[in-house]
Amino acid sequence: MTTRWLTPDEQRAWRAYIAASHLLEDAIDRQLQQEAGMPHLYYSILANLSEAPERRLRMTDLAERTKITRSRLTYAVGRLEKDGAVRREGCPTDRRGSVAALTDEGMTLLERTAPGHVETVRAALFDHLTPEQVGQLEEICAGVARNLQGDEPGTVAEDVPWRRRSSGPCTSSQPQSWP
Amino acid sequence: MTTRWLTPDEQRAWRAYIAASHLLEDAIDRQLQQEAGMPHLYYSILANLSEAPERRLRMTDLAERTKITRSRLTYAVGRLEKDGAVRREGCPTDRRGSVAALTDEGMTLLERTAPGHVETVRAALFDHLTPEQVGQLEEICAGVARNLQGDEPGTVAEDVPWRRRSSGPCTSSQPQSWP
DNA sequence: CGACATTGGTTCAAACTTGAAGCAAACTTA
DNA sequence: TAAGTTTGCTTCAAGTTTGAACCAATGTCG
Repeated sequence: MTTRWLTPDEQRAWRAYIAASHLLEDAIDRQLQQEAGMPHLYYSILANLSEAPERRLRMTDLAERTKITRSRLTYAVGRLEKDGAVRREGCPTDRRGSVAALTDEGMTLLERTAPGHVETVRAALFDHLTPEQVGQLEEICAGVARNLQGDEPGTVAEDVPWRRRSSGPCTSSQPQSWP
Repeated sequence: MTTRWLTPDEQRAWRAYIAASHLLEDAIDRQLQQEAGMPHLYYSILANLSEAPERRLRMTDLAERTKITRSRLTYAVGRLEKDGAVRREGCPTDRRGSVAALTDEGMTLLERTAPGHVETVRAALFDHLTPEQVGQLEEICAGVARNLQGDEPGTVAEDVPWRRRSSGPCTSSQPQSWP
């Protein structure tokens, strides 16, 4: 079977993508490392937790949302726990499971760090994109993600104890979801 | 100064991008690791070398093309050298410098590996993109890269010894540049 | 109930990445 | 041309990631 090589257009797009993604991740990691002492992934973990009901998430759940392996997450949460930003709790309904909970300290760290992070994301990406391009990017990426992450149906959120409706006090003018 | 948070559109695009880039890199790394025993970055290094005149590139040059740090490159080339895919040579015109040269063995590895890699890139990305989207992606990424990597003017290729015009025998129906 | 496969997480060693030093060969300039 | 700076690359330690076990708690059947 003869290989279908990339067309020149695809080739250019692919190269540009590789370059951009490397540069982007680097820029963001650097900024976050300096101002928050943690890489992008760790920030994402905090951000994801902050949005979850009760600011708690099962490990596997968290791994799925951040698109990383469970083992990578175990390490990351271990580090964040050492930093006091996250606390591990046993899951009451499944004794195998464990739940990562964002501490107040972690929430504070997130709040303190978010502005600088958004600023970087803007400067690196969105400030140079037209609204149409934002839409195009979202469309493209959503398609890729859908295609790649097996097409499991979305897990329905059950009303387990640590996942009650309540949502906590939504302080001041912060965004409801963190970049 | 009040932070300009991301708009809902931007937020969605950003999340989608993060997810897609994680999934994409994972898929490609996994495939390459299995079939070539090396991660994507290492493949890219070989690909870049294969396109260079004489299949040789100064370390810094190579680092710039692949968008990685010199220290990361040093390690990577060290590994590739151990594998026999690359050989390090001293630079005749600058005794500080060293030149990475793709060996025949490395070239063979690349040729053997490329088809599976392209196939993965296609399956993961391009097969789900319209031609317009390919163009959009390229445009967006090129913009980001341009914006991020300082705006140094392109280095002019000098005619140093190991960079003579010649281009070598271009075997068969292989692409001139590797995905 | 009692095998057996599955799921949720962690652990471990090996590989990789980071960023700060370090070293030596250019380059600059007084 | 000696002193001081920059450039090219490597080294080193600390941190992170990977993937293959591994362990314990569920689930599933017969």
